[in-house]
Amino acid sequence: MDHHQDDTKSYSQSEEDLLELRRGPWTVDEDFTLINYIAHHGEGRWNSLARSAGLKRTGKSCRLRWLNYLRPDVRRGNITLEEQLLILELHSRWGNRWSKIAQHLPGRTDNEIKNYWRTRVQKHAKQLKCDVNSKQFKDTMRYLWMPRLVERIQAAAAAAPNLDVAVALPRPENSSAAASSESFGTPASDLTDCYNNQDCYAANNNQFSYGDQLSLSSPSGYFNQGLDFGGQWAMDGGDASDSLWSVDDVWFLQQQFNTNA
DNA sequence: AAACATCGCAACCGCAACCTA
DNA sequence: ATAGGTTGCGGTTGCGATGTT
Repeated sequence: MDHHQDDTKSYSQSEEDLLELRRGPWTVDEDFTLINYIAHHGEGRWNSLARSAGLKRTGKSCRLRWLNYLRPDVRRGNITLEEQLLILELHSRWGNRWSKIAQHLPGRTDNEIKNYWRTRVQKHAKQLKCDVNSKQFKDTMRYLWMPRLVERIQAAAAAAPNLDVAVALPRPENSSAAASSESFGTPASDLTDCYNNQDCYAANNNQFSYGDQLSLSSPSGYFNQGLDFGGQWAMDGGDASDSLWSVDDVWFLQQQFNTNA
């Protein structure tokens, strides 16, 4: 991390008012100014950058705009099935460590992942009338939602065998390559390196299956018979999460509840 | 058509960790 | 050692878009 403070200064609220610092949505002109300045001078030293570039914004605002929106390698839009699976897996492991999770989804920002979790996952918890942190909901995610995602990814791969469909799964935490972009879009021939995580999944020749723990206990095989996904789970990357839920989830939750009661 | 409700996301805020003079 | 500043993180909010009544 390159910290500099030779030309930095923070502003009090009154100073901000005096300088008429802008807040709220960025304009096209502001975006252009920021992109142009960073192209010539690089990023970092955000407070001085904001002033040097002539932007009436806080350094913090500039940094956020750049990292979450303007950066050329930022990926925006539909979260793919593979990304959803990865988010669920990593969140089950690390909780709300959005930045850490984002490191494993190249181009995705912590903000986007956080928003995905809040708008999609928590919404489903609400619909199922259970707490997102409850054991029941976590079990439902692990034994229903995630297996379904895997199956849908498999199906998508089978439907479009010419496309390389790779599920990027996390390596053990101490892996030095954990955050590298190589874990996405990896050619099928080079997949095995992504699947050596014993507590997670196993894969051979582009086939996915849960590890022992999950494959032995997952009830998804029962549920998935006759499930209708409405043909909307190809590679369109649409709101794939919504169709993962059905009356079976309620049934599963009830079983969980009865078991734990 | 209009009023109201809900959703999704960009941006903000407070705080803690970190850096350096 | 520490004070003053920056950066990064997670939680929260505001608002336009969209859906519903």
